[in-house]
Amino acid sequence: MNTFYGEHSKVWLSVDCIIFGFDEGKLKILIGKRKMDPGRGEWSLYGGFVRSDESVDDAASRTLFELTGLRNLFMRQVGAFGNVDRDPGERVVSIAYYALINVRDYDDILRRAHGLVWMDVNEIPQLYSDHNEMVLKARKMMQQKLATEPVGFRLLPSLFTLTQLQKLYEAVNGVELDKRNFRKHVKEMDFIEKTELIDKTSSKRGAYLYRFNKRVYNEDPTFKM
Amino acid sequence: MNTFYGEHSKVWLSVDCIIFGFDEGKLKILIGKRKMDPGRGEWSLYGGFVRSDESVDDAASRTLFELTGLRNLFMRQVGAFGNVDRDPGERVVSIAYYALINVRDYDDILRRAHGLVWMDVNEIPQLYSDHNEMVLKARKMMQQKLATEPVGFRLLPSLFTLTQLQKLYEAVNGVELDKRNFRKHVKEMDFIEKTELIDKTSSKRGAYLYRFNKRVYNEDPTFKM
DNA sequence: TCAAAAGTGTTAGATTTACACCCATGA
DNA sequence: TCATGGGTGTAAATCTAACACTTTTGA
Repeated sequence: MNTFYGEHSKVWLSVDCIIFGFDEGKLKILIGKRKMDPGRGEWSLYGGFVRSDESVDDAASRTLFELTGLRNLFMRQVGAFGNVDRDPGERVVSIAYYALINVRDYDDILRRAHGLVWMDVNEIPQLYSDHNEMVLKARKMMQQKLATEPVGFRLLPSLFTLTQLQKLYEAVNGVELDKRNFRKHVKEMDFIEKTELIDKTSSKRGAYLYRFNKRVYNEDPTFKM
Repeated sequence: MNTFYGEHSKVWLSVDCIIFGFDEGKLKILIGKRKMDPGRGEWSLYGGFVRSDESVDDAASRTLFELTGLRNLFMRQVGAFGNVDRDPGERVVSIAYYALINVRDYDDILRRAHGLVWMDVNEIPQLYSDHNEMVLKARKMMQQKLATEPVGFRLLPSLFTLTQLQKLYEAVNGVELDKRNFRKHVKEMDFIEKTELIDKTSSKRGAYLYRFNKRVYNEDPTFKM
């Protein structure tokens, strides 16, 4: 409260992205091998620097867009990581963000162009600098978010089966759920709408496809999973 | 992933502190009128700049120590606030932290020396820049924390009555609780220990004083309020 | 003696959990 | 015809919420 700018030092600010996807019944994130020093060759999150003319949130949105070609992703700040020597080269403070994407929306060519792979969150190798810490915190926050808001749909196609939805909850929380209890629960949520469409890709009989109705949710945003 | 430092711009980094205290049955935070430009005279949180030789967390600890004379306060990061024009003077990104203190531990002389006052969280005036937003987020996070971890003791003297503890939960969550149900709940928690001491400051009959037993909690850290 | 806060149990209702079988279909 | 995943209901146990009176003591 009695300071002024001049006598203090400035730092570089970066953003790092934990991008969650759900595929093959598993929760995954995008990581790649660093292509520059410091840390060349180490597994790492995708990130970028904050520019002088953009907010930190905007820098994260831009970085996500560069990477995925997608805008308006569901994205939340994980927090600031600011150890003095977290970057071996310079003083860089990083703000981590997590985002949820439907892996089918994500162009696989673009993924490969960036040299990224989808890695099961339970099998994340050692990552560059403090990135493992970021992933851990992002997972906890995402889990918490999923338990209190219907954000799971961001990880699924717009039409999904109840089995897919259940597997998603199981993967995120690392638990097995009872099918009947889960479906009972879903029936209580008016914003999860059954369609007349049937998906036959995963069973002979076929399963009804459901969709998330945002309008219904906004009218009565009570949620309890 | 394909950037390097040089071409990017640096920013000033500050920390801002939301310091929660519990007094007169109310949840309060410390705020003061800014003593420098920009924003001179506006109500504001207490903050400081991050130095080049300290982590962001350390900067927050140091700032809290400067202000309160206390170390090892319970402190959590609220998040980074990084709008381009959030500081009217320069590009300053701020990392907000909240801390919990027992108002009796805090030297009132020191408080006045810093020109700060305890303000009821429900009566916070308009604050400088994005500080209201920080307070709001800190409150939510603190509420969530209190619901899942026994951190309320940080806001109370080491010996406290059950009525004090109940009032604390009521103030933080903005609800009234049933006395019998609350006490039933507390009895389940072995780490809240009854002493033989009696506090007579708030009733003629006197009320038993309790204490938080950290060791017992660490042995069985289950908690549900 | 009385005002004011401390302390104490029970019951109905709601929520959560556990659990097993039939259905539809394509191969 | 049979293997596979889809779909459905009930009952016991647990948890939550509502509720009122007695005790102690200093003024």
